[in-house]
Parts: sequence; structure tokens; C-alpha cells
Amino acid sequence: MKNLRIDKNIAYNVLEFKKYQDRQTQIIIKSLLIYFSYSHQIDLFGYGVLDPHDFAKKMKIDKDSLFKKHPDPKQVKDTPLGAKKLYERQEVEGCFSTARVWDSYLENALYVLNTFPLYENFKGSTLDGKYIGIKNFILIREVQLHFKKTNKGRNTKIFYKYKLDEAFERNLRKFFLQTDFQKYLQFKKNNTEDFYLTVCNIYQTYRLKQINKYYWKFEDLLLLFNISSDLEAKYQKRKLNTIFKKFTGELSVQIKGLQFGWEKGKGQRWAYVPFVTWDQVDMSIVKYDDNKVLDDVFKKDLRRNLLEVFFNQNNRRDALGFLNWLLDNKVDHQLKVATYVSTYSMNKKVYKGAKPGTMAKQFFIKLASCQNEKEVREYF
DNA sequence: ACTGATCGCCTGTAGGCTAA
DNA sequence: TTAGCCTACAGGCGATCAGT
Repeated sequence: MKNLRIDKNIAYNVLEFKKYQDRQTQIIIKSLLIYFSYSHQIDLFGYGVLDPHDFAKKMKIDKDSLFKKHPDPKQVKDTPLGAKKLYERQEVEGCFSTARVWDSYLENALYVLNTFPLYENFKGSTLDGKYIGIKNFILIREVQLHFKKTNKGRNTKIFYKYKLDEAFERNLRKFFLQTDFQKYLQFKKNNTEDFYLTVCNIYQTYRLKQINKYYWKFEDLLLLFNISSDLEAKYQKRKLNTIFKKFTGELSVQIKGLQFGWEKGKGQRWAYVPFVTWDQVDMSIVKYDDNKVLDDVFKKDLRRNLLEVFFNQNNRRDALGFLNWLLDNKVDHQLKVATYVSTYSMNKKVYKGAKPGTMAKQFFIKLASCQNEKEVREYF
């Protein structure tokens, strides 16, 4: 799993996540969003299933810390009933009822994600004046807790299902940031994953504009790395330098010529304005990379949409059935072409100038000529 | 077989000191 | 101020053992 596409909002708003209670909760929330993006990308049969054990393993989180009881769950804080009544109800009705208190670290994180929107400030102007505003966006719409008895009724296995917000899902398709999942996990170990996302975001956004330098505010970086504001400035700078050093070492392959440095601000005695630069990238390479990624996105999108159609026609979701259905051009041909065309139109920015209907027909003819699953995978 | 608890090792980090 | 070196300490992780 090399390339992971995530919603750019996550990178633009890394500092926003700091408002979510404690560090552990922030880690879980961010990991959930990454995990959702990851699942959305790879899982053809993805219904938004969250198995806590798999989640912990993939995201390298200690599973005990997920099930541990949160000292100050948001649901308890929010209730007008008071904590005592809330827990009494759970006691009476059982924890597998609507009276359940979502008070483990994981469930609290899910609760927070579902009830606590991110905000974005914006400004604009009209003919006769200016305005500023705040808008919110939420990332998941719905969370369900599923439970079933296992081990002859002795244990209860739980897992969750979630529904992503439409806008979030759309962003995963169109407005995304490319990251390296392994690198993300690696930086998470040192609590520098936020900065990793930020750097990726800056690089990918600015290189398109042919800009190869970006300045930060010193204070913002301190906040990002949880560096105490009481510390003497030179020590703060030293900490930042050790982090910079690590990043240049780790990312020299991905970002050619990556370098961090300091400049003097206006009238400052010492250099305290941090910046990052990288080698200017040839635009033709950028375009080629982008097209490759977008083509990949389109195909995944198409696969997902075709699967929906297959499900609606046959009311089952088995992989083999789907494959056979795909390869047989006699079945639902019109539907398949229509699906191709509608998926295409959602991605049309990339493919403008071509005729989707013709492309669709050619696509399915070539698909039908595949001999086995391996060939299908290579082509599609 | 599966789960939970504990222990100790290892790694990464903070912070002090010094030389340049 | 910066860079390098050193030490003390905390948190993460795997190994091991005990209980169901």
C-alpha cells in the first residue's frame, strides 16, 4: 500500500484536530479518517465496516488503548441528564441497547467525529462590501454498532459500520492528497504525522503553481509539534531543526531537493522564519503523474459503480458472480455502458474531448476478451 | 484456542553541558 | 546561536504466563 489518497481538508485543517480532547483521541480520530480513506480506496465490497482489531493492526495502534474507558467522554459531557442517570439507564437497559454509553476511547472518537464538525473561516467580497463567514463540514454521517454472539454465546463480537459524508467521499475522488501510508505510520511514531501531511499538501499544491518555496509562521509550527511556548526561542528552534533534519532524510526520494531553512523577518536580529523549498518540477511530469492517478481513480470509481449495478440487478455481492457478470457482454450491456458514461461524466475534467459512449463500448469489448481474473486486474 | 495481565528491553526524547 | 555529546527517563512493543 504505497499511495494513499486522503481528503485535502484533513491536511488543511491539521491544527483543527487539536481541539478534540486529548492526544490519544486525536490520534484515533485521525487514524480513523486515514483508515476510512484507505478502505474506501482498496475495498471493492466496502460497506464502511470498521473492525476494531483490524483497525488497530493496520494503523499500528495498541488495541487495548482503543477499548480502554475514556476519562471524559463527549457523550457524557453533552448529556443534559447528567452522567449518573446516563449510566443508570445503561445499567437497566444493557450496553447493547440504545442506552449504550459510547465511552471507550474508540467509541468516544466515533461519537466525536459524528457530532463535532470541523470549521473553516472564509472571506469574500460583493459589489458594495466585504463579508466573512464560517462553514462547517462533517466527515461521517452515521455510525452503527453491530454485535453478534460467538463462541456458543459466551462472547459478543462487536464491529461498526459507518457512512461517510457525501462531500467527504467526493473529495476522496476529486480533491485529494497523495500520501505514502507507510511513511505516515512511521511519522506517527514520532508524533510528526501532522507535519507530514502538511508538507505533502504544500508540495502537491504549490508545485502545480510552479512555486517551490513556502514560509511558515514560527508559532504555528510550535503548535503543530506541541513545543512548549515557555521554552527559550533557541531551544524551540533546535527542536524544529532536529525534526527538519529527519524529514529531509526521510523524504529526499519523494520530494527532490527538499530542504528546510530559516530567514530573518523584517527588522529581526535572528532568522526565525522557517521555510521549505524543493527542486522545481517539470510540468510535463506533473501532468503525467496526475493523469495516471486520475485514471486510477476513475477505474476504481467505475468498478464501485458497476458493483452497485450488479448488486441491484442480482441482489448478491459475491466476487466471482461479479466477475462473470462483468466479462459477459450479453448481460446488461446497456446498463454497463450507461454506468461507464455517468462515471466518466463525473470525472470528465480529465477526459474532456473524447466520446464516452464509444470509449465505453471499446472498454467492455476489451474487458470481455480477458481470459482470467489476473488479466482483468491488469486491465481494470 | 483465545484473551488478559505483567515484565523487561529498546528506542526516542528532553535537557544539560561544552566547544566553536 | 548552533552543533555535538551525554545521561536519565517514558512509552511502546513483544515475550511470557495465567485464566477461561
